[in-house]
Amino acid sequence: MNADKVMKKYIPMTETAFYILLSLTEPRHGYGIVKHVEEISGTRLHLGSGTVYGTLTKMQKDGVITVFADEERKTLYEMTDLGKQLILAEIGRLKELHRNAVKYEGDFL
Amino acid sequence: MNADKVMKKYIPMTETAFYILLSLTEPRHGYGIVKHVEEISGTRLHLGSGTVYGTLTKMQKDGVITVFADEERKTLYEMTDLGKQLILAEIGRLKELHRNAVKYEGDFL
DNA sequence: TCTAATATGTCACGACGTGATATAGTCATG
DNA sequence: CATGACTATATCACGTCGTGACATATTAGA
Repeated sequence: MNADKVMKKYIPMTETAFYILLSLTEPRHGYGIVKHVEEISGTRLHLGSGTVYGTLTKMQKDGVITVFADEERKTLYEMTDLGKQLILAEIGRLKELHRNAVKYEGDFL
Repeated sequence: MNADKVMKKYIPMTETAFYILLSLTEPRHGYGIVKHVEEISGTRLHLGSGTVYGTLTKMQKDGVITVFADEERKTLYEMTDLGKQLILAEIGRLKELHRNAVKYEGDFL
């Protein structure tokens, strides 16, 4: 899948997909991602198995991530260059949301 | 609908729902929201009519917004106290995402 | 008069996250 | 050695959501 199509398909992405990608700063496997997301979200988020493995399979097909190593009972994934491009674009969108959130926050207090 | 259920149902919310709520710092009607969202998103976002009117109807049913005035060809909405509570909670979630985005951003450059 | 903008509404479609269910290996405790 | 907790992956049906197309009507300007 080409870069433009990937961007259109994945942006905006859900917080689930975002945290999965954000976990791949280093190679990780599905279950490791679940634990890592729990950690960086302050236990607020727990990803269901369907969510994690479904998303990983989809992202691999689209060239966002790739298999880093296939150990006997673990499949380690890492990000592709396209994946890095994608998450940087998503971070840009989040910054816009954050900017507007802070700007209008006072109106709701 | 009680506060707990509303929070569970609406958080996390999509950027579309977020910008619709954020537009109701003052009473607005559907079409006015579309224009306002285009403005604060730097024309990045354009909401389809199905999205806006569908979301407004749903939010009204759940007590997140209420009809402020029903002019002949415009229906103006405003936020309820529950709606304000909701968007403040969502802003809190966005701040967490933003914090993590900035924290890990460097790893993808 | 014709076109663009304003304004609302409905519907089918595809995509997504979720939780249940299933399977299986590992490891410590009693 | 058995039992339960944790690690690890996979699939499936379900409900929800945003979207864009289509429809309709009013108003303002060229």
